[in-house]
Amino acid sequence: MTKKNGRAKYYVLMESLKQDITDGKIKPGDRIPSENRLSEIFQVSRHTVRKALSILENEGLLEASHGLGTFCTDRARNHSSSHNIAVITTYISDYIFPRLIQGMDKILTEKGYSIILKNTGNSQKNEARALDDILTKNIDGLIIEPSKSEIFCRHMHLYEAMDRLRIPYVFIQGTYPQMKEKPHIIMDDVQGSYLVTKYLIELGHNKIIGIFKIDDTQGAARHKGYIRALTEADIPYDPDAVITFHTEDRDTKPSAMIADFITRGVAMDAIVCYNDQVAMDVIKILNLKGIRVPEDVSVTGYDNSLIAQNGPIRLTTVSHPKEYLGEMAAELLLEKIQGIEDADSRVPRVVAPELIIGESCKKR
Amino acid sequence: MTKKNGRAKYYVLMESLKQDITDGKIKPGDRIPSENRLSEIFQVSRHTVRKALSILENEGLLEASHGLGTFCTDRARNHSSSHNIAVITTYISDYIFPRLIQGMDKILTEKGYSIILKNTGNSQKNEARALDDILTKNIDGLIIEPSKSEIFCRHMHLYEAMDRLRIPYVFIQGTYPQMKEKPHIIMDDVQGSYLVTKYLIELGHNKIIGIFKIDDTQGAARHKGYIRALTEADIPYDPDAVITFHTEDRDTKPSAMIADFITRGVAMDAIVCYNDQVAMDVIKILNLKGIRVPEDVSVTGYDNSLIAQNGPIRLTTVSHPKEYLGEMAAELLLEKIQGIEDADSRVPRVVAPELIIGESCKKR
DNA sequence: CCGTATTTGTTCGTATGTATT
DNA sequence: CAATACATACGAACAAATACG
Repeated sequence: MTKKNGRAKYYVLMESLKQDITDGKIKPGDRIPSENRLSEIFQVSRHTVRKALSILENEGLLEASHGLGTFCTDRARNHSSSHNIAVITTYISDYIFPRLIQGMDKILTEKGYSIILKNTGNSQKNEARALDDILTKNIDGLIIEPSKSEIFCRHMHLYEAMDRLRIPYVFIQGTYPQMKEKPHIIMDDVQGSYLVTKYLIELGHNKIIGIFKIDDTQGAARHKGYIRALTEADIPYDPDAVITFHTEDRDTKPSAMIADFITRGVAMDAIVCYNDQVAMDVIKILNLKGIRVPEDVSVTGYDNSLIAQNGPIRLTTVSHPKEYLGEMAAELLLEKIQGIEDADSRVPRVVAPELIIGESCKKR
Repeated sequence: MTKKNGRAKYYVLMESLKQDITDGKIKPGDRIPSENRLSEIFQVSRHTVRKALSILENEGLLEASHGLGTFCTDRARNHSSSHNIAVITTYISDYIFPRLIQGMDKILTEKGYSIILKNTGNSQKNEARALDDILTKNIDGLIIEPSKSEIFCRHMHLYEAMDRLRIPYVFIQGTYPQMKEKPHIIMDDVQGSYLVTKYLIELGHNKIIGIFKIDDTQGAARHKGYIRALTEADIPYDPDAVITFHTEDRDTKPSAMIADFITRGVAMDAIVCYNDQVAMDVIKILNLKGIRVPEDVSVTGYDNSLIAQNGPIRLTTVSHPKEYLGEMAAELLLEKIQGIEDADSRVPRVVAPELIIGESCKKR
């Protein structure tokens, strides 16, 4: 359409307007003279003016509004925005992720964005694969829950590629050791774990077993909160009283170790668990061994999941903001897309946890 | 530039040409009739023809050569696969959807596809919005769980647009009344409901209340299965013993109606519920009124959800294939993308349900 | 190479419709 | 309601590129 014929009247007019825009004589948001006015100024027909304007409109430099006039666009921003946001989580169907995604979806849909969903099964290899794939697509931003976030990230080059392409990204639930300064939304897991542990101490417990995941940020933080509460209460921290596990043995090791503790006669009057799922597994094995919860041993969970509320025993647990966390991550990413600096950000980065008291703990 | 005004002559002409291109009537490389010829055929001025052509030229579907004519570009057919699949569900975080999506994701990721996720909150208006949005994106296919599938679909034009663009789609969980012949993956809900109802009859119950959702395919099918089992056992079907509800009152009406039945002294020895969620609500209100489950009344659920297995009472319910259903939908869609005809399809379309016996029913 | 027919490209004039202020 | 601005539409003319006899 845009032919070389530089002598054409519409072409001259088009070039003249384009020059004014690039020179800044016409600034984004400015209204340009009306079609009739331009046809007077340039001594051409209105049709010729329209032809020139239609080219600039197609190039995205101008925008005509019926009844209002023709305006210079703000194309410096949102240049060819795809309105796609990638979301990479560790799991899809695990108990808190659906609601996390729902929170993001709520905000993003409102603003006209679509979500491209990926999950890694908490494997860094799959995360790298997902990032690789996403880099070939046209996306405006990324929300990512890192896989095994406490392990050194072995695909930094992919994040660097994102930086080079100016694609903003926001971490949720945790960040890699190398990337602690990157924008992220987390809950205060140290505080949450501190709260449950302190609660157990106040109930009179002092032989408190801890079970923590060690390959993600949350596990490390929850471990830290547990230690803080013990230390504060002058209960010596005993590493042998703590069971640690990885993603791979999460379904077997906690139960097996507790069973082992019981046969070895390790003293325990309470167990602080990494999350509700582990807590339920622990309660199951305790019951199997003839130990009652909460009469013989108190058990706490974390995340306030569906299981915590609707299971056979209502768990004492820690609130997880779920939707809210997702919403905040989406809001923060939108800020980044709009180019708002961290200094001017209005999105909170850390959510405070809350103790939720159920029926799985009892005074000693 | 491309305005919505569908009545404009240039717009009609433009759409007509576009359709001929997507339908293959005009193939890449073909010369389309000259401007003068088109203005004769469509009885519009040459100026109007040029306006229509300029849009298609801008979209890259046509290319005009001075003195030669206007040609259909290669790029028109060359629908470079985006490897994006849109998935539209009614909900994201409800109990079965995460696993449905997980099933799809498993198959699609394997084949190098990404999922663009949308949810409608079971509103047709939101579904139309989602489809509208998706049509602007470059997708290879769509898996959709229709919103209020038993209600007449008010946005057929969007599905027709999908057909025109040759984007294959597969329904899951249900289909609209007008689209029963379109490819869809469902479970045999008539059979499932028949199984639970028959089970209750075999336990000696004959005053069996039914609670069904009436705005989706599943609800209608489950209602049908309930009636079939009663009829087969020569128990007269009593419409007054059936409670129906819509999406909007799903959290209130079932409980309220059961409470009303109790105060009115309606005879009941068993309740067949639309799904596990309703069953749990019903059990809650029964307990509140001092009626024990299963001692006084038997209650059945449907879907075999987390709640059914981990709740205070293990529900007697009907299996829901969840992941498997999602996997089949993905497989079927991939077949469609590869252009495999229904006759040669290897993907089963209907999944058989299975009765899962819990502790919420008792012999009379 | 010329001439002619065909086709797209440029330009003007004019009229009417519709959205916004 | 009137004025303004963009949107649609028709008709007409000439220019420039191309194909072909």
